[in-house]
Amino acid sequence: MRNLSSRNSTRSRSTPTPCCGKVGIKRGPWTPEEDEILANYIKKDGEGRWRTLPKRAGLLRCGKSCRLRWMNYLRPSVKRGRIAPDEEDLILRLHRLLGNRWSLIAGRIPGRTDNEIKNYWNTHLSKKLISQGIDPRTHKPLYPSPNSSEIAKIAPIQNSNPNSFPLEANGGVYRATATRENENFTMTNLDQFPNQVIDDGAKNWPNCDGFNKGLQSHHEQNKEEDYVGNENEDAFSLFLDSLINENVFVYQQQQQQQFQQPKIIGPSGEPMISSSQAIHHGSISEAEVAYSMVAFGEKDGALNSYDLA
DNA sequence: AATTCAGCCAACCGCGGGCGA
DNA sequence: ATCGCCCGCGGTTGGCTGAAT
Repeated sequence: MRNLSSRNSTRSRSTPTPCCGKVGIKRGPWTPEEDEILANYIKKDGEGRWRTLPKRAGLLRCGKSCRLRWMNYLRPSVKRGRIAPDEEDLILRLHRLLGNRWSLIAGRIPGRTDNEIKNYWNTHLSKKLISQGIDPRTHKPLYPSPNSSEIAKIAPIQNSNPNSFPLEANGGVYRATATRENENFTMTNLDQFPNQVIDDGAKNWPNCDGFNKGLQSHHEQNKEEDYVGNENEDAFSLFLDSLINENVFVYQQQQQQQFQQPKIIGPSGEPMISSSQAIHHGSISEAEVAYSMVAFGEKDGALNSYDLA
C-alpha cells in the first residue's frame, strides 16, 4: 500500500466550508508527523469530540478531517491490503441486500472501512457486475429478455420462501403487504411512498433514515469490544448473517422455538413477533422485512404484528 | 524518453439526524 | 417548540501511480 501521506500536493477549492475553510486550517494529505500526533492523542484521550480535538491535540486540521483520518487510516483495527475473494463475495451479498449503505456493509466486514468498500465497489465490483451483464444498482440483469419485463409487471416477485405472501403489483410497482395493525397502519397503504420498487436497491427507498439510524446503532455498538448485545441486536445480527450465508434455514432453526411459543401479546391481544420470525413463518420475505425496516425505521427483533393469515 | 491515459483511493463536501440548551 | 452544534454518512473530487503508446 502506497503511503499517500507523503504526498506534498494540496487541494484548492474556491468555496470554503464552515469547518474546513478557515484560514490556517491545513488541508490535503496528512503527513506522518500529523498522523503520529493524532494517533497519540486519541490513544491518550480517546475518540470523540472531533470538533475540538484538533485544538486540544495541537493539529491545524478541522475535526472532520481528523475523524476521517482516524477512522479510515489510523485506527488499529483497520485492515490494510487487498480485498480477499471471500470479502468481495460478502460485499456483493450485503450490497444486494442493503444497497449503498457503505457504513452498514463495512460494519459486517471486520477491519474494512466504509470508504474502502465504497471505493472498491466503484472501481472494481460495479464494473465487474456490468461486465457480467448485471446492473450493479439492482443486481438484476442489465438486458433482460424482451418477455421478462412484461412478465415482471404481472407476476409477483418470487420469494425464496414458498410460503411467503406475494408482493402486489400496483401499476408495475411492487409493494409489501405486511401489516402493523397494532399501529393502525398497513404497508399496503403506501401512498406516502409512491413509486417505490421493493428491491430496486435501498438507495431509492423512502424514509431510509430510520433504517440508517437503526442499523447504524447496531454498527456503532458492534465497534465496542465490550458490547453486550441485547436481543434486538442479536436477532438482527443473526438475521443478516443468515442472509449473508444464504442459509436462512439455520437462522430459522435458531428462531423456531421462540416463534412457536409467542410470549408477547399486543395491545389488541394479537401475538407479536419479530420480522425474522415472520420470515420463518412465511408470512413475509426477507426483502419485505428489509423494506419494512426501511419504511418504519425498524430493527429486526422489534416486535410487530404481521399478518399471519 | 516523453507523453497520455486509466485506475486507484485518500480526502473533501454537503446534507441530515440526534441531542442538548 | 426552536435553534445551533456535533457527528456520521454517501457522493464526489482530484492527484498519484503505473501501464500503454
